Amino acid sequence: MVPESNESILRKAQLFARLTEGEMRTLCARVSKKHFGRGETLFSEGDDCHGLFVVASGRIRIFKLSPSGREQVLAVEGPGSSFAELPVFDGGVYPASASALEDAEVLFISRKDFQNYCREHPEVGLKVLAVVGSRLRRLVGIIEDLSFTTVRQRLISLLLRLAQGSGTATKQGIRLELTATHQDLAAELGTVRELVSRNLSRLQAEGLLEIDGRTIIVRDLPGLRREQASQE
Amino acid sequence: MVPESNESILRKAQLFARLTEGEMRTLCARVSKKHFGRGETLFSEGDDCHGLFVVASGRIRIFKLSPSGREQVLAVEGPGSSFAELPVFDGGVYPASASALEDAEVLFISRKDFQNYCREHPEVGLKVLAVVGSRLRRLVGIIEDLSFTTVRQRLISLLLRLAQGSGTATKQGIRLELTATHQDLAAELGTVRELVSRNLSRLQAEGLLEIDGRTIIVRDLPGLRREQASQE
DNA sequence: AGGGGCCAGTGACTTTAGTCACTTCCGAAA
DNA sequence: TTTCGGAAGTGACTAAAGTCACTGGCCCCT
Repeated sequence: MVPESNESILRKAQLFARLTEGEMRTLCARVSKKHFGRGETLFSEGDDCHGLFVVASGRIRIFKLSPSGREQVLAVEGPGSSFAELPVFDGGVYPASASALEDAEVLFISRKDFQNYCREHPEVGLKVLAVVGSRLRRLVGIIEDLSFTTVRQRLISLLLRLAQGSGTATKQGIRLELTATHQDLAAELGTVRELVSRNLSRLQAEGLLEIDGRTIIVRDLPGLRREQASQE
Repeated sequence: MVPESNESILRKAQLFARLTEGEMRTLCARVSKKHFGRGETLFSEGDDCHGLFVVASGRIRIFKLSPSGREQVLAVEGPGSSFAELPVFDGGVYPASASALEDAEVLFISRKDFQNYCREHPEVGLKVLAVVGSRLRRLVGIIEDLSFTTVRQRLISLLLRLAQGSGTATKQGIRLELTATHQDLAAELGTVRELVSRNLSRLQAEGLLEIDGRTIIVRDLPGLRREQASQE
């Protein structure tokens, strides 16, 4: 793996893509790189907010943890995405926890540095608004799903998204390789492991999928689409 | 009802509280006041975003509507609150619908005017961030509730909030007057009318509440608090 | 006084979700 | 190769959520 410079990482981030050379240099000076192993926690809900993160490599999961140990994923951020922008501004604690889905490197900018930076560069502030805007839309989407749809429908949506993203077309259908455990999927869907397992089995029994370990072949894409559409 | 000047309304809004006289004047020049009757729709999910609203009087409900007609309330904004800030920046459509819970007056600022205004007055941009921040926290709270708690627990939380807000202490307990219908409460809780009705009855049967039409007396506050706390 | 509309209450179900307890599978480490 | 632990599959339940259909109350209107 070629080590990437902090600068080129920041360039890829929406937030900082448009800075001039000079601006970038002063920003880089204030950034530190941190490494987190798979499963490691970056911060927990309720922690004081120390600053903002930008993902360099790997994926970070933002989630809520219930007292009984259930998890609800709010977002999964990959390279170029920033997160925890908000507590930087409103001064509160982190509203959720973050952990590394896989080995990950992240850049960290302290709260104070970032605030100063925003004052000096108002366009960055507007960028933050745009980023936060899309985050807000995503949260509204999660609420919509939780409130209006069943686990089955959410699972189908997730599979369709995966098929779209990392699926490869074969003559039997779209083939996709799960990297996550059922536990992880359950956390994304806001349910428990068993229901993921059972619903997958059922989809297979109905001929919509074919499952072989962590490999899933989508046999009946239109069928799945149809069900997803009929969210009444 | 004494008609209030646009200026004094804007002064009460978090977003604009700190403007100078002159700034306020140029802003006021760009604001128009609109009236909406009870139940009237301000905008619907998917509409193009034309601008930002600030509530002058009355309450506005922001909600999602499911294909089958179920509603999920995302926020209720009262005097001084702004809403629909976000689409102004990211250029997208409204992610949810808004309607007046009661007769209401709102100030409207067109998207273009507000963007220009933000460019000229960067502090307003930062204020927007703070407002959006608290909105984000609220949404995360809704997700948490939907994902981890039962209708019963959510109802109890809602009652406790109401008791805190508009309740009056009597010797029998805290008395509160519902202004909303069960339908409305259901929309806030993300469920259906019948479950609100049944859960209220059950709470009464258990001696925690006493219900007489739209008047509710909280008989056992500690009891309710205990249940709310035990969200496992 | 007699409708008509909206709201609330409720019985009887069906469907989904979630829980518990176990078994089985599989891969990495000893 | 054995063994050990995490992951997955499943049967059998319980509990919660949601649906349907109907009743009765209340208020407003004419």
